[in-house]
Amino acid sequence: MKPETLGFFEKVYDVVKLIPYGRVTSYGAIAKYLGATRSARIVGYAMNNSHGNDVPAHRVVNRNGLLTGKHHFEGTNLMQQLLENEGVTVYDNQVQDFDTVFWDPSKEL
DNA sequence: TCAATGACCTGCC
DNA sequence: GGGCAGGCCATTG
Repeated sequence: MKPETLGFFEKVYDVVKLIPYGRVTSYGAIAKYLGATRSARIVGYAMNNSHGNDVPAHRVVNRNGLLTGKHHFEGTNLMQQLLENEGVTVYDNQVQDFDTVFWDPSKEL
């Protein structure tokens, strides 16, 4: 809500925006890519502020591939529908073939 | 200013 | 191999 996003948030937004189509990543992966492996919580917090930004938060899930942030979305299965719409198989708030659709910025970038 | 919370992760038992 | 507890950074009350 403030221009302070130029810090950790901006980087997180940038990485999330760079996520390819039909691909997902985890908070820890982004945090680690930014050099803050233990600051994964901040990444999630950034997503909370991603409201209004062009950040596809629905492509960001936890380490277990579980759509933990699904509660923060409007609908109940909106996040799941978005992922399935991109070709990502989601079942019970869980990303199937997570190892396959997983996108590690530290490796891909 | 201090204390508590949070879309998590890593390490130890 | 599975489960539990601690910690980290930032935001909000």
